[in-house]
Amino acid sequence: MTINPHYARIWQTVQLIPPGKVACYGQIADLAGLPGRARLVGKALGKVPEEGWKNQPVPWFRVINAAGKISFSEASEHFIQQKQLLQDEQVVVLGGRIKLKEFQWQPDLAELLFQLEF
DNA sequence: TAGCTGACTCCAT
DNA sequence: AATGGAGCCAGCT
Repeated sequence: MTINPHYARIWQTVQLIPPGKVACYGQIADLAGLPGRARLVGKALGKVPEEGWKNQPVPWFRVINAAGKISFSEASEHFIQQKQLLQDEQVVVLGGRIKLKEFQWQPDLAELLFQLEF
């Protein structure tokens, strides 16, 4: 199966989210140059290679929805895992919710563009 | 090719 | 804050 070039672009963008911060699907889509494709980001994260991408891990767990919540149902294993990984890096998760005002990644655009060139 | 589906968003209530 | 509905778009069958 061929890798959708959009997926690679999305993974690469997600790798720029610093530890302790989160971004939402739509935000990643925008930064990756794919405005309006938040759902594609979800698809791409579901296909992150086990071994990471370009020898770097893809921190899929730092991506949540625009409501500031984890997008899995609270009962699921995925939810438990994502919550745990976030809390491991000091992100406060209460009832699946994260305070975007406090934890949302706000990248410097110039720096971001520079990094994505490579 | 046509539908279906969803790790989404926005807006009204 | 929670819920429901419409809009959205591309991957997948």
